Amino acid sequence: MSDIAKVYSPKEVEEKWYTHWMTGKFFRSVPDEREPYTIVIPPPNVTGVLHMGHMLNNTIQDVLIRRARMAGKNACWVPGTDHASIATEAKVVQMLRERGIKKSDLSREEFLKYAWEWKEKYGGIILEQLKKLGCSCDWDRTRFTMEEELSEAVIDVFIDLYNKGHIYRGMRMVNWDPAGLTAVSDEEVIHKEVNSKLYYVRYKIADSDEWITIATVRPETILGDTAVCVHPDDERYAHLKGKYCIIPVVNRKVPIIFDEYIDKEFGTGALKVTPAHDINDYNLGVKHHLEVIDTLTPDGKLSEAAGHYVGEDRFVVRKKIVKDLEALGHLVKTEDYKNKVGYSERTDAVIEPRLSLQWFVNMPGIAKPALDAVINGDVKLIPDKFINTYRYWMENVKDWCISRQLWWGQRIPAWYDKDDNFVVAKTADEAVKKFAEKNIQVKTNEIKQDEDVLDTWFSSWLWPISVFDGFKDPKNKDISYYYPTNDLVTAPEILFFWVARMIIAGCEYRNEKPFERVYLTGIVRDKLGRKMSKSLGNSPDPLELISKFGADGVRVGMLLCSPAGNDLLFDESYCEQGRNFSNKMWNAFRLIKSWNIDDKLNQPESSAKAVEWMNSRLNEQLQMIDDGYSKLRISDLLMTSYKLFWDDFCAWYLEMIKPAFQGENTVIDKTTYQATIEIFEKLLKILHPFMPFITEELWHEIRERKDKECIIVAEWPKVGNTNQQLIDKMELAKSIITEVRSFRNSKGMSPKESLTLLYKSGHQNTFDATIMKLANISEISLSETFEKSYTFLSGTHEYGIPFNAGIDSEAERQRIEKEIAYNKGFLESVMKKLGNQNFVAKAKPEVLANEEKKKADAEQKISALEEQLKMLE
RNA sequence: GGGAGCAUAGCUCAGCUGGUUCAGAGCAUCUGCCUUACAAGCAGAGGGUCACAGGUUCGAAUCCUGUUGCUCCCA
Repeated sequence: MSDIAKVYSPKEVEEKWYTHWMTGKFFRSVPDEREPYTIVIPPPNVTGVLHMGHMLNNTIQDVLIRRARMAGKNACWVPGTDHASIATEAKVVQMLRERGIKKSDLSREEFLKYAWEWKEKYGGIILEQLKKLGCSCDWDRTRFTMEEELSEAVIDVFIDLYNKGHIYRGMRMVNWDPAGLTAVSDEEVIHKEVNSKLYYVRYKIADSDEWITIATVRPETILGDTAVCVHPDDERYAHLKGKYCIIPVVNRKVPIIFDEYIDKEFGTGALKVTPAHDINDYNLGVKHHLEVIDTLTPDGKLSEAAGHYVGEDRFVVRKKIVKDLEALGHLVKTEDYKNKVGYSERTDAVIEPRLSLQWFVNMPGIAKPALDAVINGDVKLIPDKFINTYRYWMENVKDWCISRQLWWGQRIPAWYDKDDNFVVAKTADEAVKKFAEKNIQVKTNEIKQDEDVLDTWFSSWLWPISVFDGFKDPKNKDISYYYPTNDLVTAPEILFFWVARMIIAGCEYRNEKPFERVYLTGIVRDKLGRKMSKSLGNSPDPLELISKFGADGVRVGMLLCSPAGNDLLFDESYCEQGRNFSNKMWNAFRLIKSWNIDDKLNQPESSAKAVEWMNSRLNEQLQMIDDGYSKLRISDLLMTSYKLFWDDFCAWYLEMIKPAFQGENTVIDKTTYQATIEIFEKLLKILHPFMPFITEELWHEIRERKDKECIIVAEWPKVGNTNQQLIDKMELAKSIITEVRSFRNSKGMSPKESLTLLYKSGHQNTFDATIMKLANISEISLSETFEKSYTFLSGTHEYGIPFNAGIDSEAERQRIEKEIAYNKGFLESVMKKLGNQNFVAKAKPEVLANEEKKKADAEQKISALEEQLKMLE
């Protein structure tokens, strides 16, 4: 035994087996006659590095894929990354800056060359990290949303939706990211509550000595005001009908308008109207034909149109203008105020509502089938509490702004002539033809393509179809075989960003859902419940965790604390528990490996019983585990597997069959040894999806195998027969063993000191050998009375341990009396039920019978205990 | 402001259509053990008015109503 290390060290094992699986093409899937089981990875951002969310998410996917592969399915897990327009552009700009190059000095083509260079160099990091975690993706299928085929799909879909009338171009108020210099969709805006100030500013009424006071949190937009609005029923302002007021600083004369949109209670009941910089003001502007003055530049500075503070940042101007207003006598007062401000999901810049010309998808026009798919259960959301959220969003879905003022992404296939007429076409040549159809004669060099690219999610929503080339070739072998996929594992945060849109795309382009089930994981938080984030620095480095606890340990750790749909409060101690479990497995193996088979030995009856019991127990638990998979109760079934191995197999079974130690010469009979190996192998299989590395290692250590005979492709165990009676008998035996051990413990006796066990009647002797071995009992015998004994009940049966060293009879009396009192109390509650005519009349027969049994048991126990009490006298 | 969810042991959670001795698991804690597989371990033990207040019922952690606290989503 000395040649096997006492402690399991995962590092070499993990590298060895991952390489072996890769070279042996064990992750590879090609269509065949088997049933497919398919997962497409939620493509991580190409600029990303592995964080705890990925760890959780991908561990779950790998567990499902590995289990399916073993269960005989053709398991296919498609990996890849998305091109993340904004994030990648930021990275590339940074890289250029380090080389002393400005983006503005580059042409689009030059910039894209650098972008690809960056992607080739750094873009694959996260996928390499997934390998460290043990992910069994079919790497030959790795896709990237910007690669040629996938880009073509995006362009084709754009053109198709445009032709169907689902895509349009329009001037709208959009969410402008002044840091990213692009529009973003509603879903990419995060609203946060912030402490602001509410400024009360008075405007002079034109041709009068009167003032009107408005309240605003954004005084810097005053320069763009083109009206002041009050409620038509507001008596305070009724006399101002038809009047004008003067905007301070700029001294612009603007009308006072009346609209029921106004909340009389808010502020002063008078609202400054800035149509260029607020969506509600914009709507008012449209209704009342107000002038629109855009006082901001794309990067959030004051524009020429503002006339003042030109070129200064909006937040700097906010402070300055307040001072200036005060100096001019316009500032009435300032109040503290809490409001919600939108931030860019990508750059964290404060979003600026901005009027601009963008491309949109008319979502209500195409969302209906996708809503139905979830409502009627064709696509299942797990946990199902998300159905409501999904329904609400889909029923109120808004148009999707898909154009981005960036270069890294699929360029919008729209072409413009010099008069801003446009057509949508794949190439310039086709565009020319389309223009011709509109009776506009142009040459290819007279038109230019839209400068903008499409939202990254406009690529990702096609992912389950495009990874199988389902657009290019809708009837190809792969898409026909793998689509619809089975499970999607993702975070609830992107239910709308991504999941809902994928279902829409699936319904639109395949007339079929993209996946059967969506498993929504929780958000990984720290111990204090805070979301893990870079800025808080509260996220452990996943790779460090892996090197500390082993990939298997970390996987177990992640899953131990991850109930479906609930957030998980991560703590390293869970990984420690996972590592400890690996070590437990390792040592169980060491024990088995230390035995020598002796062909001449007969199997002891006790070992035969132990094997039968363990197999029963295994089958019983395996059934629960299979059930757990069907319901995606991952955390639960991990715990079931964990206890099956640690408690049943190690703590009980191995102790039951363990031969007496004889150094190098410890021997065991062949029958028991082989049975044990088989059980061990089954347990390894059950644990493989969670702990792929150590199980593969032990699988090969425990028995000689050929290169291809790996546990990763071993057959998932089938549920066999369970001998329930035997399990029940073992439970009784266990309780006796525990009682004896506890007795020894309380008396401070050494486990080495053997004892005699007496019983009166009804004792089950099936596991006597086990009781003798594990409780160190030298003799189990029938006895009429228990004199000078410690007594206890197992079930309703009485046992005694002769104990000559002097029983503390007073303590014993108290213990037994306490037990009698408990049982009497219990009996009383049962009798109360049985005495209740309502209960007897209304309760179900089996419930009634049960109460009768409880009564009989309690009575029997009480009489046994009372007899024991007498023995003490 | 609108909607959803959660509240069970020190921590993280399980408890399906009310009814077994139903109040559970893992971790942590405490006590005793270096018992030749494993101290990353073994044996044993303690620990909860199931958030609070009502109600329905023969019977409620479980169903209903309200209160409080927390979380998330949407505007």
